[in-house]
Amino acid sequence: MALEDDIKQEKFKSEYNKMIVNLMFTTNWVVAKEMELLRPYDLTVSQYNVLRILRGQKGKAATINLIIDRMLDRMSNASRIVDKLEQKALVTRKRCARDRRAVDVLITNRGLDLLAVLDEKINEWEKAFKVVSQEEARMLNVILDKIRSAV
Amino acid sequence: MALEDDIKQEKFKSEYNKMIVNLMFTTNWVVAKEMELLRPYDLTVSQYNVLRILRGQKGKAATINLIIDRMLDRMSNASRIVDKLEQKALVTRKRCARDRRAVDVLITNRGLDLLAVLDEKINEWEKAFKVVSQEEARMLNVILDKIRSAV
DNA sequence: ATTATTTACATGTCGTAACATATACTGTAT
DNA sequence: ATACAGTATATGTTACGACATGTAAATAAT
Repeated sequence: MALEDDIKQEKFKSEYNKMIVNLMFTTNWVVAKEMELLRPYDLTVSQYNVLRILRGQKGKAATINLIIDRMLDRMSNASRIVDKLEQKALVTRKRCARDRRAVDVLITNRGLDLLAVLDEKINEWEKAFKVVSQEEARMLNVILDKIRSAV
Repeated sequence: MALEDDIKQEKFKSEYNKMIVNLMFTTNWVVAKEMELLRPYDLTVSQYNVLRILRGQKGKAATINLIIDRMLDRMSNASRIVDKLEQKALVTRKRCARDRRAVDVLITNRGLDLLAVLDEKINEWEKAFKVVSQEEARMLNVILDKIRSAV
């Protein structure tokens, strides 16, 4: 459905203005779908993203700072997200030997297993995005990168 | 800067996967900029959006339900956002005469004045988006609409 | 060596999102 | 008229995001 119908707005000030509103609206839409998908597994989107960052380390420990660097939403609180994941035994956390200010965060086998299950679910639903062609996805990425190059 | 550098990820599973991550990251980036811009005026992004919806009514009262329908983030709590705006005397709220379950929400002159000031600021910063061409903005809108057509 | 500065993370606080439930009212069926 | 379902909004609760501050350890300066 066109954005105008979705938010019942007749007309936008400009194509740029519509672009911004559309970005917000579509991203909210995607996040809502992801939340719905993760809910049965008692994971928030932030927790899921941190888990994936940890898996990406392939056995190497990650520090909290490394996690913050790679998070999509830099403002949120990595320490507390790791708290939650630790409570669920999806990650371990221990003082780093070399620098005792830092902590080594590692994904557990249980965490990896959960991600494996989720991968399937997420892959399944990401298939729906093929309504967008490969070429369109590429263009969208180029345009989004441009947007962020604006000050 | 390319997304890979921004979040320090070397490679994405697919162009589609990158597209989703890029959507999140770019939207967060835009929202952060907007928050920064609104902060001196003691408005949140949600409050700002609701004010604009009310202005769009051009003198007609809006109900809470109408506001919810038009909000970008449908999950948030329109009643409480209106509370905040009422406290700041930017809107008025009174029981609707015809249907006493409903409330009539109207933007005040003070609210309109504040929006007028903000319009200038927002227009100024939206100029930065002209790094994206008109045609690109149009394409992006088409692609985003397609994404939301996916189930 | 002592102190100051910086870094890495944790924690406290406040506001708000998310969700469930309650309250007040309207419309409808009997 | 009465009871019942449906609707519009408000409110209570819990968790989390945003931000400030605290604590401990490493590094630099004197």
